[in-house]
Amino acid sequence: MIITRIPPSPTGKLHIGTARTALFNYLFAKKNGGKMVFRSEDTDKARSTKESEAEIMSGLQWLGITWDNEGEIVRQSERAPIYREYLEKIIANGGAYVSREESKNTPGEMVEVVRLKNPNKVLTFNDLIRGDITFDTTELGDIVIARNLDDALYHFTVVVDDYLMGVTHVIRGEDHISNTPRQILIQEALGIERPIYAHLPLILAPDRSKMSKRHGAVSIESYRELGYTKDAILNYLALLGWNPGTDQELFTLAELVEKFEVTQIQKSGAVFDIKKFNWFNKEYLRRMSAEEFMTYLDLSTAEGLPKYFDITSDSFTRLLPTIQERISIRQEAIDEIKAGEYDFVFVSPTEYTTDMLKWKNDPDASAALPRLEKAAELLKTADFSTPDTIKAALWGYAEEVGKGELFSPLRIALSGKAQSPDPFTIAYIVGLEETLRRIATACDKIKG
RNA sequence: GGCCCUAUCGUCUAGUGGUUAGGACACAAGGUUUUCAUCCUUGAAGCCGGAGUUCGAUUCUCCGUAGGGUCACCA
Repeated sequence: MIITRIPPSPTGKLHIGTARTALFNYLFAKKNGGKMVFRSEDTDKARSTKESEAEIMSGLQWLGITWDNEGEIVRQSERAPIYREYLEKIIANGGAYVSREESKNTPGEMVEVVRLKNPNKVLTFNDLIRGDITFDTTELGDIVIARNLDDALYHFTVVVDDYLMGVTHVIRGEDHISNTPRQILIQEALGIERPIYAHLPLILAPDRSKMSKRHGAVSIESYRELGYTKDAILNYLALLGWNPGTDQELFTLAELVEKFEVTQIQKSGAVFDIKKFNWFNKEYLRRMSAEEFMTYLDLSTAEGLPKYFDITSDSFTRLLPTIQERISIRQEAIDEIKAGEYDFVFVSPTEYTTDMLKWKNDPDASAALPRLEKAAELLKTADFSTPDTIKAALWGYAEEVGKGELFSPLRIALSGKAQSPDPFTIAYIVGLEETLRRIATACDKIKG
């Protein structure tokens, strides 16, 4: 049985890189009928927090990346007795020794740390993604594996836990390649079987360095807050460093499990491209039903919207499809609303100039006047149930006089802007009465 | 700096000892459209460099170069 693991260090929010590593471990395990176990690597008491652990776990669950621990998850902070047992064992068999020396953390103080007895040899391990990797462990020295018998350090706990949890495949970031020989040395000293390794390429910032806070948003939570859906996140992350070998780009989690192959994992780092990420999110947004999109947008939690922007109104509900086809992420909708893009829904436009109402050879917009009046006439008996039925009511007349001749001034009259959704959509959103009122206002404007 | 990893359009990538080196995002142009957005079409854009092997290298080897990772009593 294949067992992979996701062992985050609970020292912050769920990092995008951690999420991707978890995803790959999940995909590999599920694809092969195996399991993935979760382990909280909280041996650093100074930096680890319970809040962070909870956030990481809930973030992973939100994404749909689940683990298969029997019962509680494993916390290294609760396993000191186990590590002590193995420390005693490794010391007893000569693989490590207690060294009395000056503390590095508190200079001046003498402490007894446990150091691995380095056999100083050339060691080769196989990586599923990169092939054989060779190191000379001499340069590592006798690494410290525990501060004392009750305080084991990372390399030691990882080896012991992976062994005890039955981990068969260690799939982690490329930044762990150099840790691997140390851990193998510990395994050998303990007489533990070596797991199979696979080191994933790193997610890079646009400057090609390792993604970090200074590059902006790095937590899954921050992307979630901006309105990236879990489907888009999963999909984009999977394709950063992996490909299906086909032209398919859109995948559900289940499809990813089905198509996943380690052999298709890239060797080199992948730059995180927010533009492509946005494209994925937009694809998922446009696939939502009206109800799903309304739930997704949920502007009731958005701050700073203009007071007249009534999200409980019917007109707002009618506006939703227009927003849905335009945005990539929820935050864009909020920003656009704040910028007044959709003010026409609630505010009768009055600020526009007569000049804007004219179309081509119509110096003073006088030609627009009869057209608007005729449009108002037609609209009075139009079917307002959809933008299309409104369009149908005006179409014949528009073709007669020229579409631009009618629709351009009409759109300005309804939106007050040079750029806006089409007049049928606006008329549908604001309703017959308000539509006629706005046309009348425009006519008055032309008359002076 | 030592050690390790990596190298196809700007980005994510497919691919082959002989291909018009393919797709996607982004970008540009044109079309549809009253405008914006959408949509459709088209275009520009790439095999890091040098040797070697070979009839022939983007592909194989070596050397450079570049980028990245890592060098804790953190994980």
